[in-house]
Amino acid sequence: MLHLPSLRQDPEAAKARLAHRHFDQPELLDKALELDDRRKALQSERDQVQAEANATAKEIGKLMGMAKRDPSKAAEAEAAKKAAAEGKGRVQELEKEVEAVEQQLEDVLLQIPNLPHTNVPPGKTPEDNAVVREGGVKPDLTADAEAHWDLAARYNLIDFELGVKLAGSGFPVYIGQGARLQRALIAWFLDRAADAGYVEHMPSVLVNEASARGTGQLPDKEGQMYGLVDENLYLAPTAEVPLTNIYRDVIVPEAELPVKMCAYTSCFRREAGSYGKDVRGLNRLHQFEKVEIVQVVHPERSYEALDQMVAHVESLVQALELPYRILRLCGGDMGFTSALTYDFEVWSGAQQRWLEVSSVSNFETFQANRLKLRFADENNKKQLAHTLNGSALALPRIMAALLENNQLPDGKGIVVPEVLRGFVGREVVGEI
RNA sequence: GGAGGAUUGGCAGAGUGGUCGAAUGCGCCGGUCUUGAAAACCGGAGUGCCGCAAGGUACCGGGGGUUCGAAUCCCUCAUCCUCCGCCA
Repeated sequence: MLHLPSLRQDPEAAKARLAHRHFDQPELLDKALELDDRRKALQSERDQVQAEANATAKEIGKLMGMAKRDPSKAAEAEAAKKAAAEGKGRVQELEKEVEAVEQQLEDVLLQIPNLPHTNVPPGKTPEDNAVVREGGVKPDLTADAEAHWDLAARYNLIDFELGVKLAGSGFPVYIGQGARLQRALIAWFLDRAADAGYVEHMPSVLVNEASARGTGQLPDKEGQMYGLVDENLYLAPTAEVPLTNIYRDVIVPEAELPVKMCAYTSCFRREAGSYGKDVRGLNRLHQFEKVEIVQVVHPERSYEALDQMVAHVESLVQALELPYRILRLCGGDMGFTSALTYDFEVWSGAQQRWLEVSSVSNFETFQANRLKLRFADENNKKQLAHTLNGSALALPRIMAALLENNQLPDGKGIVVPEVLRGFVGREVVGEI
């Protein structure tokens, strides 16, 4: 949610920025400012009427006190009560009006996305994303190289049909060395994050409504989350939700910044939609594993932090020896809450396509405003902090790329990247 | 799941219808004293919103209600504690 006081300084500039993400309702900004003006006026009036009522009540209190000693004052007190009772409805009326306007204002603000950073490339579609960097070497596979779903079946690493039996499509079951490889990736990602100073957390995967609201999953994206029918709880679509919400309604001492956290969790996404080759195998799932990194930082250092996070993720794909590229998302492809996002994609050798494995974003104050996440500066003034997060990394597509790129011909198995061998306990999986 | 008790400022803890945004203690910040520190003493200090300011207003777990007036009474939800039941 945009911070209105900042917006007020230069609404036209804000509109110009929003045009970069092809936001088609710039008039909502004006509407928000108008509603805010109305809110202020109503509140002033409400406060004033309330002040009068409070003063009257105090007077009555005094009279009642006097009446205890001097019964002749009792009648006066009763008269004052009656008079006060008559004027009573006014405060409530105004109060209702204030609440109504506040609600309207929030409804409008919820529809306005974050302002894109000046570095965001123009453009509407994924084709317009800017390739920042490429690295690694695409594997030279033989013509009969298999896609990861065939490899998974051949070596009995992942059973997709079994997942259908247990839960539904998009809930694969990892088995034997496949499960071990998952666990290896999780452990290795967590260790790297810890090395980089992110404090490991194991949060709940179920979150309440306030948390889902805090990071922006509610009210709009309700359909993307699984919810529990009777409990008013949601399955977190990413560890970003529980991690970031740790700082909901918190004033952090400036000295504690930056806050760096990481967590491994299962992630749950409904993403009801298409079927076909784009979502085959591990390409798109309802439940997947992910290690997430989150930072809460001083506003002046958030882009530094973003670069740092990108460098961290890059070091991971490099160490796994996966061909990768880093994209700076264009205005049209960026998430609603982000100011600047970098996506990481790895090359999936047999599918011959790039797969998104990480998204690293700076939200500036957009999340913090909703969360009421602030820090106290040197003058003890409260300011909104900046929040960032990124996947480091999401497992399924990393697994897909590893299986495909590292496959040996003639059914000889999959080569385990060197950094994972200690966790997996072998150099090749799938061999008999 | 059943029965009972609780939720007040950073922490502890008073307050059960009126001058209570809230005693007191600890902790914290500033000062006096001291070579320095401790002790002692003096002073300061919550958050949001409205306002140029003075000031106003709201907040005693959340929401709703009663009342001229609610931390205090009522309803409801959440959380915690004790006991019982169940359970990894």
